[in-house]
Amino acid sequence: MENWDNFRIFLSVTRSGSIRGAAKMLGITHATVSRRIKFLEDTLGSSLFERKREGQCLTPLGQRILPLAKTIEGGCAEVDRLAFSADTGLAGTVKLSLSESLYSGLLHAPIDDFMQRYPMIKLDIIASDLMSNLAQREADVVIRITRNPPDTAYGRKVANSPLALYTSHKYLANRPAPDRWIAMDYAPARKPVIPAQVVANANSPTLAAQLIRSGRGMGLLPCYLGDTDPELERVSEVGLISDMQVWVLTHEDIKVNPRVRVLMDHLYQVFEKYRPTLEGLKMTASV
Amino acid sequence: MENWDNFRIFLSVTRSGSIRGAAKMLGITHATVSRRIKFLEDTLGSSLFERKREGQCLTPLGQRILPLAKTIEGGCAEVDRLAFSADTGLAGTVKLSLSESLYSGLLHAPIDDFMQRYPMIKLDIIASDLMSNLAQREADVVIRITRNPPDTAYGRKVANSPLALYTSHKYLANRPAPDRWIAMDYAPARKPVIPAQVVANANSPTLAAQLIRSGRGMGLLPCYLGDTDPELERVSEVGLISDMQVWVLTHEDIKVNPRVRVLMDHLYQVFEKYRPTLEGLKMTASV
DNA sequence: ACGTTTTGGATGAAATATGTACCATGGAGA
DNA sequence: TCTCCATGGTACATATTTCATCCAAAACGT
Repeated sequence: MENWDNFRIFLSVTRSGSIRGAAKMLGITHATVSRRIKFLEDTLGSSLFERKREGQCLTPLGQRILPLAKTIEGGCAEVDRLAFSADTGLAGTVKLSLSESLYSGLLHAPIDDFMQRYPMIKLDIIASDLMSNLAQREADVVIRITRNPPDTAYGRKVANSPLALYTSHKYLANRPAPDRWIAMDYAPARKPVIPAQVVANANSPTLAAQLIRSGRGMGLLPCYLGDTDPELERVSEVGLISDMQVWVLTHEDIKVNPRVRVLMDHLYQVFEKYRPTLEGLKMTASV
Repeated sequence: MENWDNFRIFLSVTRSGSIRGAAKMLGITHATVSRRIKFLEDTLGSSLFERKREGQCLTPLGQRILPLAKTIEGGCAEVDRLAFSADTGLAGTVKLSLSESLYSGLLHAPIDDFMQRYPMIKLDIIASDLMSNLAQREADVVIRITRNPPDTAYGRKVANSPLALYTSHKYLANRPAPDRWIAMDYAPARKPVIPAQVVANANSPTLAAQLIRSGRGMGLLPCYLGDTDPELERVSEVGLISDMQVWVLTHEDIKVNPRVRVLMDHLYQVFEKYRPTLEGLKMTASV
């Protein structure tokens, strides 16, 4: 084999479905991607993609190669993790992934605190609702709000994250009948839990919170968002609705890295302290 | 991971034990190998080798990475084989590996014949006593003379290759007592089978044949070598000694390739015809 | 102890890979 | 039908990598 690195490009093309898309993912130009794929095809002696209207389509050979390329990728990723775990210094970088809403709603201050406590650790904060891929080391530590606790990763459940019904003071001052309902469809679609007319659908909790804040209606929000927002008010007509769990996770391979260790320990302590807030037991924000 | 191709260089260094050795294996300069290894070490954040007197020595991290690099290599090799098997054209290249002695002693003519019959197939002939690595596609088809028939590869045993006792006309004309013995130590060490004094040790059958040919003594040779050499004469004092088997082999993945097919079929026929010679049943050479 | 050989590192020159244009094509939407 | 946008291919200028060397250090054989 001529150049193993071309499998990286190959995988990007299969995932993005286009040369240009792969180039964007990889941070290089489409000309390079095109040449590299052509080079790979030349050394293999057969083409791997067919240029179709709906994008780059794998040939039969390409399909047979795909799982092998993923194996190769997996090997490279594991090397990455091993090297990271072998890096025993406290100085360096850790990548933390968490949802934007959790960061702005609750964890902004504790994370600031961590950065002050460990100034030699550079914290890369990745605000992403999509779960970052721990295996590929897109993130070293993730705070995941989920219903399905993962069994492959290493870490623990740090809290429940129930929903409650919220609205704004403005809305309550002039409450219409029937109620206006702000739905969240990013989670499994939720219907109003009280008689109400759906007026909006938000695909993220922060967006839903903003809609509710502006007085457009009421809706279910995670308690950590609703309770920490001074403009929102919990509506007592419905109680807490058990929904998600909060997990702090890392990859088995890198759990021994000291930076991962201190970050996770810090997060465990943080969630110990904030668990009442997350679980909706403490109505006042403790920012 | 920055550049997956560096694992290829990494593996070469582990195998050759030195930067320069790896460079020679890879056909590039040692400066490049040095820079690539340094680059890999930089991206991983830890060193992989230690410069020791006995060469490049793997660090603990390097040792942990080694099996992963081999996994990656295995994936690349399998891609290679898949692509080769998907290459359904009769025109192209096939790599055939066989021992130098078998080629010059017996198979020179039949292989010429094959090249004439299939002029569109380019035959890469690799004369090597070391078994070429089928998995890595160092060879597509190998003729292996062995005692341990492999079970992973695809192919069949085409003949036995017994030993017999040979000497030269010259030697017989003035036969000393006790006899002079030319030993072959490339195989499991062989002692004289008749009372004789060991005068030489050859580490290859062709070398042993040359020594015997020059009248320095007598010794055991594969029949395909002894019987086809007009200057040698079989000594009837001992009969045939069962020794090796001849196998024609390819990799499971590429057995469907048409060029591999026709080459193997051709070789099967060739050995069908030459089996008496190989097995020492036909005293006159049939070159 | 000496020269010889092999090792790995450093540095201008050459070769290769990449980026930046530009182009033609083909849908999607007006 | 038209434009508009995105796609992939190609040519040339630019960056980067690799090569050919020279160098110092260490190991080996004499």
